[in-house]
Amino acid sequence: MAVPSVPASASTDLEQALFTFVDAYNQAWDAAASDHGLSTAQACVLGRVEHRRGMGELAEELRCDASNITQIVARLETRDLVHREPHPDDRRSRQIVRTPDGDKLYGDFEESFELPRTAAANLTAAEREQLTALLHKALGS
Amino acid sequence: MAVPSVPASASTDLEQALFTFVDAYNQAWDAAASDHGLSTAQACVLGRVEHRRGMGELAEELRCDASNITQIVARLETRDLVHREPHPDDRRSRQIVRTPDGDKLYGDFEESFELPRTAAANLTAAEREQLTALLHKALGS
DNA sequence: CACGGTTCCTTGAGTGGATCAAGCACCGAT
DNA sequence: ATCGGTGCTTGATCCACTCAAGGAACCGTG
Repeated sequence: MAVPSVPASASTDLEQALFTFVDAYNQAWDAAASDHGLSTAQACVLGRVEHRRGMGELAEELRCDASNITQIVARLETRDLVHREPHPDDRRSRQIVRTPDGDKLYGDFEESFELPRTAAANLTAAEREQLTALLHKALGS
Repeated sequence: MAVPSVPASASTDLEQALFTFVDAYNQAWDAAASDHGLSTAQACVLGRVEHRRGMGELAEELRCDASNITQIVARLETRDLVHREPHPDDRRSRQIVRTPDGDKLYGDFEESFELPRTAAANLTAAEREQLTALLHKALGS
């Protein structure tokens, strides 16, 4: 599942289209992750530690409890995808970095997550700009 | 978390915008669900049983194992949001329907899932049509 | 310096979601 | 009547997520 979804009875064409797109995006992400032996959450974390990051920082970005991050990072660490090192200035804090294995795996993962690139390729340059603008406007941003 | 996500380093403006939108959508869905005491998956199933449905049908739609549906429906049933009844013609099969409580709760949930309506309201009629068309084209559909 | 409040992370317990392997009841066709 | 396939359930196992509690380190104050 791993996919939010709107009842088949979704009202307007736009709402249907939004749902369909979001569903496709989520599904593509999950598929790419599991093709590389990652859970959704693991791929998510792995993607965010390209540069050295603090755990708390991650928890905030991903809107979840710090203990959740601890756990996910621990699993990534047992597979040597990620490395936890002490913060130089603050010994409470620990920093996460991808290992070379992690870099490689994440690179492969990203490559197989084709949906955004395919979507872009299906549009002309003008349409891409238009879509970008409409999405921002839709969110009120 | 419950949110797929692209590294902060997402490449093009369009990819960023797509990600941001999907993230907002997912987040809004989860928030609406948890405001009503539902998990993402529960809201998802509850939304799909407005009319009597078979379990297998649901499993297929939601792309997950049948045993997963069994489990989720069981939890919904203990809260009297859903009711499992025998299929009239095939005694292996069971059909799920929302109870009145389930209807009410799902109605409230949907009402509080404002993102799609807000998004539509932020656009003119012409823009809504344009966005719908662009999303379809992006997915190649 | 010592204290006390705060921050950062971890641990442990508990709930749900997801998948897989087995199994039972039933259907349908031979 | 039997036998393969279907539809659902159970049990086991793993992971994500949350909450409560706690230890270690930081930082300001007196």
